[in-house]
Amino acid sequence: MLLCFLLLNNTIGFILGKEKESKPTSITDLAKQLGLSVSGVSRALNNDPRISAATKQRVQTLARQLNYQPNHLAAGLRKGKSKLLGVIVPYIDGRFFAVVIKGIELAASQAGFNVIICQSNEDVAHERQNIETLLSAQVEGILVSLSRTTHDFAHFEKVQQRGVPLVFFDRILLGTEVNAVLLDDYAGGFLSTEHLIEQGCRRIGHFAGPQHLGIYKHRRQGYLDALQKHGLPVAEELIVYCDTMTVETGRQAMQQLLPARPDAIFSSSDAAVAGALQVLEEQGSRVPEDVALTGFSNEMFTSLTKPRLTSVDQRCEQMGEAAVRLFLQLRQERGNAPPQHVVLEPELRVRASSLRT
Amino acid sequence: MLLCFLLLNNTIGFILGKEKESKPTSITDLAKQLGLSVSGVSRALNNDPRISAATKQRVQTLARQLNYQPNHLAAGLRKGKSKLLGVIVPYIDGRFFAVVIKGIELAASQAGFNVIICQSNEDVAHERQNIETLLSAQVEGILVSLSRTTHDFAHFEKVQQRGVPLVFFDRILLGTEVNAVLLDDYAGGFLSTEHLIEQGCRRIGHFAGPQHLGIYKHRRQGYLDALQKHGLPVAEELIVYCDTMTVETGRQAMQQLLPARPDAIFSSSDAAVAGALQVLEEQGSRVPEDVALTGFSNEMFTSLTKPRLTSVDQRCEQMGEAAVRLFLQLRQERGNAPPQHVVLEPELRVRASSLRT
DNA sequence: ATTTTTTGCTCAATCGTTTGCGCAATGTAT
DNA sequence: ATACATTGCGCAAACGATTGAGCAAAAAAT
Repeated sequence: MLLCFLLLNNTIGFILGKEKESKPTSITDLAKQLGLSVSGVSRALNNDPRISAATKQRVQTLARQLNYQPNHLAAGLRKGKSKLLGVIVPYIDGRFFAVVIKGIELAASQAGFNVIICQSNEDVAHERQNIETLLSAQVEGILVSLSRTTHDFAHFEKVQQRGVPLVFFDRILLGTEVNAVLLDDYAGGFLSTEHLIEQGCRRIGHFAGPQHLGIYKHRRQGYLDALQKHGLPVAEELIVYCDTMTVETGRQAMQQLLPARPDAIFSSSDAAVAGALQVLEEQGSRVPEDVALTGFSNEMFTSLTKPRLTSVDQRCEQMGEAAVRLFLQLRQERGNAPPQHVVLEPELRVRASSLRT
Repeated sequence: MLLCFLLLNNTIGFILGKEKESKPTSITDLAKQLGLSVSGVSRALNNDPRISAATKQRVQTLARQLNYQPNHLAAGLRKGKSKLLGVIVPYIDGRFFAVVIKGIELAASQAGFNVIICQSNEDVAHERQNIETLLSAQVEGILVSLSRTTHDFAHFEKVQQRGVPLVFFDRILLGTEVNAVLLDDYAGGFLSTEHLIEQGCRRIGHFAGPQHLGIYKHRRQGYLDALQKHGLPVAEELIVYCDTMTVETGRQAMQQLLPARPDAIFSSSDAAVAGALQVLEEQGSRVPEDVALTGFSNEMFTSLTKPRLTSVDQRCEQMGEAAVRLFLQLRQERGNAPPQHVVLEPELRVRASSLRT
């Protein structure tokens, strides 16, 4: 008995030794060992009604024993379905995109999809390259948030010609009819500004982002409309346009705004408002008593500054989920049905930086 | 001539119409239109020396015209190389892993690899599932940072049996011989503690993380050795062991430590030290005069608190790159060569929270 | 002019799965 | 006992690319 075991062991060792890399067990191996045909095994594994329950049992048992893993490449090739989902983001660090991707990965894996991540690094050339890569990888859909330098749509048309569902999220090109998941940035700007007005602020400044991106344009419009609704004048000297929105540009914007003597600032970005906070502090101004502040994105650090920063939560994780859901829906519809927008409502998180009462 | 064109056009339109989904052009299509064999086209595209320059030209021109994209699934199946790289992280939001992934994606895409991201959500069951998924997707390698609940190694052995290179980063199981990229956490703890001693602190507390994870164990050891080197006693009442490291647990840990009257704290986490800062402030203690603080990870918000937090930078992006490099190297070596560790040196970023001079 | 070499390409098998069609064997109705 | 479904499975052709072996024609050597 012991001898037998040793021999067996030896044989296995020999086989493994010969094949060197111990090829993973394929459906063919199962078929041979069970005396079945490959197709029978395939059907058994896919729970085809034409296969008897007994056989299914046998197959599944052996599959587990031999540690069989289906080869997605082969199945994908045959079925024309790779079960891969491509995602393109400008960058992956930074809370917003990271959390959106978290949401995407969660929803996608529940639907049996794997997620391939690409970064455009805010560069349209990279973005084009990403598209090629993803198409070559035979992804079944592409979820993309545009790079800041993307002004034309050409590279996305290839995607649509291929019949690959395309879903944009957060960043979208104005004037294009596409499927997209968006935050109601207008509402975010409006809510935020109205809140400041309710706190008694009258000279409310605004840090605006690049206006060819819908998100920044809409935030600004929400700001303007809130002012108007409450009968406050719009003063262009109270608006600073920033190219990028970092702590540093926030500092600069605040410096630039000081002479106009604002009593509040609604910033399109948390990083920028954090910069403003630093400048105000160095200046000896009190927040929120002299200047109230609100930001956008509800970054983690908004709870860690002093005072804590009021901000607009963007529902990042829901955005990821929603994008995946929209993709799954488009896949069903096979390209008929007009483009649609899913709009998520933002939530104002009020903290000390804007509370005067 | 014009008629001919129209007819041709019509025919194409008809074909496309019939096939409904306008199948992407394959290598076979190219072959047919050029009157070549499939293999010839394949070799031309792969720049095989046996094909004449003239033919290569013809092929490549038509390929561009028809917007041909090679099918990675098919090529992968045949060659046994998917050009896919799997990554498993506990979670993707949070600066550290996000930046590491940025590094991974950068390095991987330069080597022609696509990256598939999975999250274990700090759950070993998920982690096992992730492994299955990635193996099914035929990834050529797996980069993984362990979930906090992973205590055994069984699911990774399958990976190695398959001959799939496995590289761990940052989080590693103690007492296992594996390939890994690590931060020198010991040095981080040592540097940080020594810095506090140099600032004149004598009763230095420590927020320690789960000790079965190497990173936290090593940070603690660095802390202990620095104390010893400078002749300071080790007081167990100055060490708080935390299960998770969040702002909230940091608050609790600080509360717990107050009676011991520390004059400094070296925290294994930035989030936790931010919590400590809040408690101290509420307490009326001054930072750094009464209690100096240092954290770990150099999170973005460390520059935004008041005072700004001293922290240890983990070289996240380099870690991602290094992990990919190690994977590429292992792939060459085909499994011979003993497991190796790549160790990155941390850098102490000194800020106001620990500067008494 | 014949043999040898080189050049440039084709043939056919292969990777692991899926799937339309067909064909026995068994069970049911007549 | 014959005809007709039904059940359970096998055969073989795909999917799109790669690759070793082979083969004809042109070029070079003898």
